[in-house]
Amino acid sequence: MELSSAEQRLARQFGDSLRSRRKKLGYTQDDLASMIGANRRFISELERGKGTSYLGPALAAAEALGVNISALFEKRRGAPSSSLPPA
Amino acid sequence: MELSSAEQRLARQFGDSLRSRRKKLGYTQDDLASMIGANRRFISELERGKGTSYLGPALAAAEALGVNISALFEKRRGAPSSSLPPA
DNA sequence: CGCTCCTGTTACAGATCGGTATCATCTTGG
DNA sequence: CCAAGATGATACCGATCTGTAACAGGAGCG
Repeated sequence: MELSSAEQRLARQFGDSLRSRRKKLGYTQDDLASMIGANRRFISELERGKGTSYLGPALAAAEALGVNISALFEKRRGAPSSSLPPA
Repeated sequence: MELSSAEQRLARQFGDSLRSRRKKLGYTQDDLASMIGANRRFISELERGKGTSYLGPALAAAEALGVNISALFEKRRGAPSSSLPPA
């Protein structure tokens, strides 16, 4: 997969946030990994901004750290950021 | 990949939200796909809750619909939801 | 009824993922 | 200084992903 720069940026953002939140809570990568039934390698790559990590486990990791995923799409408002509507 | 039920739940949640948001904005799957340089098939599977979709493009799709990804981890507070700290 | 748009699904193909195990590096503390 | 813990990186491997192209069905409309 060739990820676009936007995708890489978002993945890095996600990873950075995940890491700082994990550290704030005092967990190691191994801790978080076993909390969601994943391997430490997965967490390591996720935190380092790998954009091709699988979505489900990534969201599970975030949720395990107390992030409310369902709140993601709640009536927050913001202008579409990437392209303009193709139509 | 064998996804846990939590991972599947989160992926479905993500997909459902993405879809309703897309429709609200009046885009087709093709529209969204081309906005982020992905294939329509990817969007279709993502919306249907495929948890093994790639993280980067998934986040890009959300962002393209106006979701503020970086806000995900902002000082929101909530108790860790899955397991207890392994230690 | 006939047409068009939107969406789900499949086959093919090469490219890549994650689990496991292992080693190197860096930091921290006694 | 040295030991222990945490993290990054790698090889191996089968399983799986995505892009592409194609077809099928449902919805809406004149």
